[in-house]
Amino acid sequence: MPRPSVEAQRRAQILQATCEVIAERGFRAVRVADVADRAGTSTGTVHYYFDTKRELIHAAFEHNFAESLQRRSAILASAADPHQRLVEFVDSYLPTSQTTVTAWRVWTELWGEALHTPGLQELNDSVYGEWRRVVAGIIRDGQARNLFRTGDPVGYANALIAMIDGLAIQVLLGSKNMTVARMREVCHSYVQDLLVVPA
Amino acid sequence: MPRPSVEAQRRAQILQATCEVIAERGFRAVRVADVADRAGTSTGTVHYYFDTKRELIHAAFEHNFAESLQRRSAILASAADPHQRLVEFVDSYLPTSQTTVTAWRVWTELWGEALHTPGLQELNDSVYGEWRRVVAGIIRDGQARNLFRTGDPVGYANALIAMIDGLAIQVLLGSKNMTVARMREVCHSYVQDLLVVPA
Amino acid sequence: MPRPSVEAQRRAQILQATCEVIAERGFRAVRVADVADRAGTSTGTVHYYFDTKRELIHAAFEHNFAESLQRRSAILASAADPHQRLVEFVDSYLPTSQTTVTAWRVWTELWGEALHTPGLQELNDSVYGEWRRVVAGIIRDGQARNLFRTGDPVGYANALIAMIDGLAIQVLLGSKNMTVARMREVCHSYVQDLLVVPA
Amino acid sequence: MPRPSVEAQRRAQILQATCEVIAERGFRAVRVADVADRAGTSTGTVHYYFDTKRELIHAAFEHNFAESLQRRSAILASAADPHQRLVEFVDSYLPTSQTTVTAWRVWTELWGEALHTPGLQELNDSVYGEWRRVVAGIIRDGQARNLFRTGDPVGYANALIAMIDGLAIQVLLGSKNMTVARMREVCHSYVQDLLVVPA
DNA sequence: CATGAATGAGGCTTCATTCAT
DNA sequence: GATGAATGAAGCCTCATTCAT
Repeated sequence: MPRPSVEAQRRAQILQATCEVIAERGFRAVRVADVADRAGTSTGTVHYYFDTKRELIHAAFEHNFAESLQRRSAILASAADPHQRLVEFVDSYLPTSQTTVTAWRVWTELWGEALHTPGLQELNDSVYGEWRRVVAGIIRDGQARNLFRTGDPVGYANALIAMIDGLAIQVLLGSKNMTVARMREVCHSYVQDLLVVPA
Repeated sequence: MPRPSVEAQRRAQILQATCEVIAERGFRAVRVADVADRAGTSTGTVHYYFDTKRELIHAAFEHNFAESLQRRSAILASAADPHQRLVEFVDSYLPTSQTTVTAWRVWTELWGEALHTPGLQELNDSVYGEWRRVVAGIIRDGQARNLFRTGDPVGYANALIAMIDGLAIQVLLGSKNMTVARMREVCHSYVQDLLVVPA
Repeated sequence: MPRPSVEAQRRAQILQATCEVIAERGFRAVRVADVADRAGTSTGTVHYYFDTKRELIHAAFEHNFAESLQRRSAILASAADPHQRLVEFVDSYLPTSQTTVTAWRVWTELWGEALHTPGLQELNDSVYGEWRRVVAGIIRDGQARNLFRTGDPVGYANALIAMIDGLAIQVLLGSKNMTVARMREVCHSYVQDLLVVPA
Repeated sequence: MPRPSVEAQRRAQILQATCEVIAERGFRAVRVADVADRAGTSTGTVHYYFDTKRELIHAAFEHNFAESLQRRSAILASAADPHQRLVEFVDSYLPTSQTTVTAWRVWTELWGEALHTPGLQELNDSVYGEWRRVVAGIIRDGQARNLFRTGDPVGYANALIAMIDGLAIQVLLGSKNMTVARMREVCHSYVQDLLVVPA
């Protein structure tokens, strides 16, 4: 008797394991056997769910994004004022918790791989399109309420998102000069400067 | 009679080839044989100069940075006004020429690898320290001349550099929404906002 | 369903092949590929059972000893008189059959390797301890029955065993002056001299 | 101006280095580069004197034997009584000094290699022929003086030499049960038993 | 005579993938 | 559905040998 739920669970379990192994060992060092070990199963089973390693990795990247988005759903659906929401959005990307760090690491690994994999480039583009829409939406909302100064909301969004990515990289690499605290300061300053009357 | 210059040349030749191959095939797909082919020698020769592949890659990353810095030496030594120099600095990082694109690709590959290699983290940190110093210096200079508004110059530098990194990633990944032109706009806007009286 | 017996069989099969190849090609010339060919499998399979070549070789040496000991089990368990058993023991080491020659060759290769491998030294020591015990036991038995003359049984055992090794080397090397027949004579003479009343 | 003595010196120097490296690293681990390092020269120079590695190794084995024989010349030419000379001969083979240990190690490595190299088998055979002649001569001399009991002198020589080889192997392998002291005892006992009237 | 940079064939080892159970 | 033994292609690295200087 086929039990679809079992399959779905197994799939998620394997993808989660894959993300963890990518974050720990690094993309290039991931072996199917590692994933199997981490997921508590066998290489045979991994290949039962994913034909090739490439497919597995790709699915893991998508999984990483989906989980990431879901963790922000509360913020995105919030009714708080735009400034507050923007700050919360930024803070949710600070690599503080283990979960966030893992997600960032996976994402960083993706960039290197995506340079040579059109499929991953599309994934990246759609994800960033999503984020850009969300952030630009919040800014536009703030401008409508006369909270934020004028200027291209999409340009501001691009700047903020890029800044977060660039800073996160340095934090992830354990830079002695770029800590989570400094990352927060830099981002908050940028958001602050968007206000019509800085607090 | 040993000719030291030959050795140094050969080394540089191999490192250049390594950077090119990393940029083309991606870090994880680099084979020593590829490097040898590109450099016009044999795998034996590559290993004559670099004991292991890891050592080769690490040296290539350092080479990539050294070359990158040298290409900016003119800007850094320039006597132009701070605003002008900051714009030139930003523009020099736009992934337009083949050389710049290659350097960016190598750098992007480094991030993924550095997550798991302390030696590369140190390299990254020292390089970003250098850039931070340079940019903060320019900003401080502009503030002294009353061109730039007040505020922590290091914070501004961190924001600008991170923004460049984050935007470059998206451009390199061939994002349909983030082109070189948009990247330039976003960066220039940020620099513009630093001016006391925006042009 | 895993079949443990299959694994054990495969292991023994590979070890047997390894001993044969060592005896034929010599220790230093053994290639994992040779072993695989001889065992009728692939190099991948050899490495599935033995992580490294060193481990494989070591296990082969142990295998060689275990098999060797088992071939003497009848003699060791025999109830014949001590003189008879000692002669049989000596004769069992004459490099006459293919099996014995192979075992001797493997053992000779081990000596060279063991000079630089503590693990093999321990193996050698435990094996010779075993032989010394057995031979000394037979001699002590003979002395108790007044067949053999007095004197340190362990000393006699050491002399006899060393003599067998030294002679076997010369025979194995195809010496024109040391044939199996002469080896037998020399050993039998020594045993003869142990008798209270030489026959 | 060619200086033959320089060449001869260099040759000896390289051969000595080769023996030392064989004794230290083991035959299979010897690299031409190691020999060059030890001899304080370059691989190019080693190959200037020896066309191939095989030739180098073979010459080193011969060198090892020649040196070994020369160290015994005093004993062989001695006018002492046969018993005394036999004991001295045995003692000269006890692996006590560094020089003797090195020579034994090289010799042990030779056995393994000679199994598969006819040229080395011939070398071994001629060397053992020499030793057999010497020892048998001493024994025959002792018998003529009524010191040693009757019996085939060549047989006794073979037994003694083989015993020395077999015991030396165990000592070299660092056996806990076979020390230099025990080796001496065993050999001396055998020689003692050759006397007509044991002391 | 001597050097050591360069070569490239060859061997060990890894690991994604398959398939019989 | 799941397993893991088996495979073999592929890659890193070693090292004897050559040759221009």
